[in-house]
Amino acid sequence: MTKRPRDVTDAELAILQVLWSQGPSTIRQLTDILYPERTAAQYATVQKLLQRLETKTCVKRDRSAAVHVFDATISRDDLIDRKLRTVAEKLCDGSLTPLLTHLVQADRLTVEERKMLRELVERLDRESGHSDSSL
Amino acid sequence: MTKRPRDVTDAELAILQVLWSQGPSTIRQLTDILYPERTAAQYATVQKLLQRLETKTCVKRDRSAAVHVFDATISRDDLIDRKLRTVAEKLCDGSLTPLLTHLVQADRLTVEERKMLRELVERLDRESGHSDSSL
DNA sequence: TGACATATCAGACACAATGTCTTACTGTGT
DNA sequence: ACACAGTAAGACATTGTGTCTGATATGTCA
Repeated sequence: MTKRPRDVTDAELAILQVLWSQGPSTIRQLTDILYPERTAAQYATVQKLLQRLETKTCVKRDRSAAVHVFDATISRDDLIDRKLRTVAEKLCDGSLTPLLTHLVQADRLTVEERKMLRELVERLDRESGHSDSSL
Repeated sequence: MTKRPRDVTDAELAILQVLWSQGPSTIRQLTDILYPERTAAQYATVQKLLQRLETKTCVKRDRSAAVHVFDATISRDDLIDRKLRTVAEKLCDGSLTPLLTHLVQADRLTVEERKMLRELVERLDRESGHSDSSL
């Protein structure tokens, strides 16, 4: 299946951030935003980053037109999920629960956050029985 | 410019795992556990990793005796915290809350995990009035 | 004391990832 | 046919990572 989805690097993430906020874009558009100097070299840099993102299946490329249009195939939430699972894998024997407890304790939760958390838990309890969900 | 505390690598993490479970150890002891073949080269590898961990201030070295004794200065929980904050920094504008909601929603919570979470929340609710003991 | 085992220390090494850039090729419009 | 804006392929320097080699110090014991 998918081979170890190599981690998204910083420069690649910058591309994704733009795609997430702007939607499908051309290399030109991305370059204009990320490297306003707009040199040919920078254009090529964006191109290379997109190419790598493509092989990582983090973006898809629409080749139907002469000018290709790129879009993210992975959402910010997907990436968060991947990162969290990586941390869990390395430090918590693969379980996400320790991360959860850590956050609940470490993140000085405000009253609202705690309320939100409780509502979430209650909703989960009500839905208990399904293991479908999310995304 | 404070050098960003470079991330702990996989091989370094393996060292930390042993230190966490065994407590203060010598290079020899660590090598015996991590590389049972026990070659001189492997001894040196552990030594190098410890040296790097030392510059990252993740372990401290007791040089008082002829044979140095190493111990972790960072706990597993500290590392988890660092990793989570890194993710939050890059993907959530620095806030840990989105990670929390993600974990709660991202399904995959088993019945026990959900139960544990509920208890955690209830405990937080109970404590919310008086002292704010986070730890 | 000298021999020896075992320490530490400094640094070489191959390999891969990353970010950047150069060059060459392709297709479209006038 | 030409210029132009795009794609494509890959060179490049730098750094990180894991491993290993060699030199040197030190403690133990006959």
